[in-house]
Amino acid sequence: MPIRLHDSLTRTPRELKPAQPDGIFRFYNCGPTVYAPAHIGNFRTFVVNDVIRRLLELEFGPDKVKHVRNLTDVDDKTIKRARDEGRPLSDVTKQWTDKFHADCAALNCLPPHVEPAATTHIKEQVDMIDVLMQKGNAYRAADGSVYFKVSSFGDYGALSRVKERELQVGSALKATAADADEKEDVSDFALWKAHKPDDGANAWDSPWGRGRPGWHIECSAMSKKHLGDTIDLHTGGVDLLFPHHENEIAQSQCCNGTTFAHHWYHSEHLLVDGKKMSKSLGNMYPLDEIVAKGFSPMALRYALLMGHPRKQLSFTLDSMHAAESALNKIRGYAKDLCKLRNLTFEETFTKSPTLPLIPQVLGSVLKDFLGRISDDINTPAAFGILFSGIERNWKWIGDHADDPTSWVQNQKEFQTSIDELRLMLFVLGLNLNTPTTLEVERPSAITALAEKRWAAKLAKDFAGADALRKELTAAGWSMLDRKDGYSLEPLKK
RNA sequence: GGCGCGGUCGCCAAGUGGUAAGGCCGAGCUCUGCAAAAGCUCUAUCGGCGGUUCGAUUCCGCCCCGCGCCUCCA
Repeated sequence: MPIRLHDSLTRTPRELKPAQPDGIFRFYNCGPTVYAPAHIGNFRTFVVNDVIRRLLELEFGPDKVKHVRNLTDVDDKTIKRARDEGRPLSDVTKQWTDKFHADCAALNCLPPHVEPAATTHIKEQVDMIDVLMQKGNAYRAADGSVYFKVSSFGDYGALSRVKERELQVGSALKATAADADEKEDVSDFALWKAHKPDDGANAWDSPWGRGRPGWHIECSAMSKKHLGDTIDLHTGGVDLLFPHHENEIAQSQCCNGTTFAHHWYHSEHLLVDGKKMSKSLGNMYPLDEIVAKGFSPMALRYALLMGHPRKQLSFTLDSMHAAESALNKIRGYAKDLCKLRNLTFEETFTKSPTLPLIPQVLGSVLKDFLGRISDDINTPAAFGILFSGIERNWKWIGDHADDPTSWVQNQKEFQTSIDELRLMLFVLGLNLNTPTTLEVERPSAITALAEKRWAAKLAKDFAGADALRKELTAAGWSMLDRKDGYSLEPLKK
């Protein structure tokens, strides 16, 4: 099913397809700056991009998609962090790169095929700057920094529709006045930053003296190296649209003399308490904080996909509760299907399906689902289809509970439902068979209380049992009875 | 000031020129020592005012409110 995706440049939905004759779809996604844990807003973008990646694999084949996502491991923030903590830059970036990888894995994001880092692509960046200098698109300032000359690129501003930055912003630009002193024009941006004392040991040699690359050039250089001069899709969060992506276009097209990206896609922000996350508001949640409140990473993934990726999404703890419950509903359905087919849930849903597995004959639910999600990644609409399908099938199952003969007759249909569900979950990247709660150490006192209550219950001392359950609740634990035993879990906050 | 997005049930959130998916929560029912879990059932006329139309939540205009970008930022 063709994938249509909104293109930020033409501001219209366009079909995705590989432009090169080799049929490889070239996909570049701006990655994180590794100086601190990524927050859930960052992960919204990465999760959405992961869904795009999965859809691309489904459409073109797993070996026909090349997904590159960079790591920004040298910039003001990473350097400051290293300086503040008195350790080498690479130490800091290694720590947070590892953390980022662990979080992505917990969120079931497929790793990109290439994950280039800025510091290991200095030469590529210098080479590009060199070409820009030769072509007259860049100039060296008195302090040794090199700037891109925005006025040399006539198409500048096509993406953001900002004809050159508005000069009347006043306050905002005054803040960077010190930097602007060296530039010929406030709109110009740094390609190479001359070494400053604050940079410490983090400097590389270049034809223009020691220094470090500017932020924008890294993506242009790494994209060129790993995907070539022209790529099929370039993505990132909306805040990168200007100036980052605008600058990338300017650098790459001036350097390479050809179209940089055929398609641009930007996902919107996650809002917490109605506002964008920021340090000053103190509403930047890393994954760990969500997990510490008792929620599963998979529920976070679900919550991040609850809204249309190109619309701001309000995030609250309520949405985590909703996500956890919704996920549970899907899980219950999956388990019922497995029972009907006499399969074990763990084996059937443990792994994401291996592509290609798309059934030749699509069921109507899967067809509708793929139709919605392939139409500009409409995840909320896709969830709607998914749940409507579940409800229909579940009702059928309920209506035929007393009719085992019908089960035997419908084995094929059950299997289709399982296959459909597995494929939908693959696209969404939802793995049902992950821990639903945090692995918390259970204090022995709590275990003792629970055992005591269970004994009281078996002895039909219901008053005593109820009192003991109240004690457990007060201690922050939830004890639920089943026929053959009980479950004991920490309450979610 | 420039550019852009949005206001749909208590919360989150799709969608359509002909009277509104889904999830969560809530209520009722079934089940059940209780509670829970689970399943079933039920719950909206789409920010305001005009206009176009046989008919608008969906198109146009104005207004009100909210958010984002323009500075490092997913």
